[in-house]
Amino acid sequence: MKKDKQGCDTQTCMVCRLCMKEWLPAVEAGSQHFTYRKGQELFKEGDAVEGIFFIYKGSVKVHKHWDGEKELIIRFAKKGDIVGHRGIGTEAVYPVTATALEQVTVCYFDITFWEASLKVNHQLLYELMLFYARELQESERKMRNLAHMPVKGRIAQALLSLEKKFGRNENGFIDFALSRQDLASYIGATYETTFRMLQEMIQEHLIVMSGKEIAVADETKLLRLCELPANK
Amino acid sequence: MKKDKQGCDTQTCMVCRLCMKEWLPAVEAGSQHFTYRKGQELFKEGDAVEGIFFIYKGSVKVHKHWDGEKELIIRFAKKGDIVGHRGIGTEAVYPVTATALEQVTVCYFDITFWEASLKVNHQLLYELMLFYARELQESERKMRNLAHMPVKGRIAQALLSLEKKFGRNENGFIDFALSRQDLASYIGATYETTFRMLQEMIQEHLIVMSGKEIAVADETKLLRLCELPANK
DNA sequence: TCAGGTGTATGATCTATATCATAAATTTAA
DNA sequence: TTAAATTTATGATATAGATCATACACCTGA
Repeated sequence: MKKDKQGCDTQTCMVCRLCMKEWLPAVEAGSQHFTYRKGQELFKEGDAVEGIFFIYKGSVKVHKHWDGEKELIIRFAKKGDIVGHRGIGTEAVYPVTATALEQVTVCYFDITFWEASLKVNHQLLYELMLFYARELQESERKMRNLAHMPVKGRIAQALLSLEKKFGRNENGFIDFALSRQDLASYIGATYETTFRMLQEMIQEHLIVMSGKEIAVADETKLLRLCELPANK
Repeated sequence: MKKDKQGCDTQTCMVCRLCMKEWLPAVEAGSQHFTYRKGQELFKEGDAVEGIFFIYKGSVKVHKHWDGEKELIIRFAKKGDIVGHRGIGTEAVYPVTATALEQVTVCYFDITFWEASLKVNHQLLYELMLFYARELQESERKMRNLAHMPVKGRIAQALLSLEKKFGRNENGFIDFALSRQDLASYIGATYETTFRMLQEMIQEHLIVMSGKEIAVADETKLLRLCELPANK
């Protein structure tokens, strides 16, 4: 992690967008900027919560672990997204790890400053509450999928939501490069199973792959997979 | 559902506990009381969100469905708990169903009144935000468990957290009667598998069962199951 | 007091997915 | 520019847990 002295554009992250204009100088004073190399951790499951991060550039994965090696990716965060908010509340430690997937720049707020902001800025607090509510819905939907939807359906679901979040690049591929292993961890399956399912989905013309890149080829059929078990 | 004219004690639920005293008359005016028989739904996945519920008496299950029959119980709520807050935020429909597990009395707030309260009452909003944050942590922990923890571990986890939430009755059993089917839906497994695992756990003296009632017999070993795969 | 639903109990399969093993290809670091 | 490490690729095998089938116990209301 490298400390970065240059300030932010006070436009990208939620704090800047939502707080009253009068609060902006305080935000600038209370924030720090850091950069991380690919693979570096912004914080780790179990670390004491010291602050909250806003992604300013690049993308990170937020993940949990069990029994050493087994990983589950909770979420991918990109420019403008909050990371580290899961640490707020009951416990004083992060329940997740955040790892840079590429070169990442963040805007960081000390937890004390952050909580003070929430006390002062009602609008910010309200937006944050809504954000948590949406995250909760999303999390519970994923939980149900994990429990009942077969792997192929979960992949379909994941690809559709990744496309929605990251958009497409000029060639129509999802504008987000993730490894097969990360996709597997994201849907809660092993690399091998995920790989085989992707192959099947190519055969069935549901998706197109070119190297690391993936494109949705038949949205309707993918959506159907999200609603019904694979067979019929 | 039956409308109930008697007021609440303005003590049980979060709104009453947290709002300023000056706001209490408004709360009383804005709330309604309903009762439900066992099995009745307070609201259903897909229903338009019209209000928020606080359990005043009895317990409910909050559950999601997939492909018709397959159920996943997200959470059990008891006296004092909020239900229906998942509807707030992005979409105008409840993402879950809430069903009474026994005779239930609720304190109900119209969504308009609720949102007005949040705008006015900063402390309430702050507590609600913290509540969402805790729920999110819990949900993501359960999600990881669903992805990586074997059924037996998930049962261990579930029993420990149910014991924590509902306490023990005079005989040492978890003070909450739930059917095996509901336990199965709660941990995201089938009834049969859950049943067999419970039998094994009795053999291993991890738990004790008497009819519907379940008691934790060896907390240490149960905790171990939550940390490591079943074998070693 | 009977009947039909709901929950409990248990055995016999089946199968989706994990695990193990191995190798080529690609990326990263040195 | 080579070596090490990671990622991709694919087959063989194992297994946890689902599915199917059947029966009995026990509420609950008619």
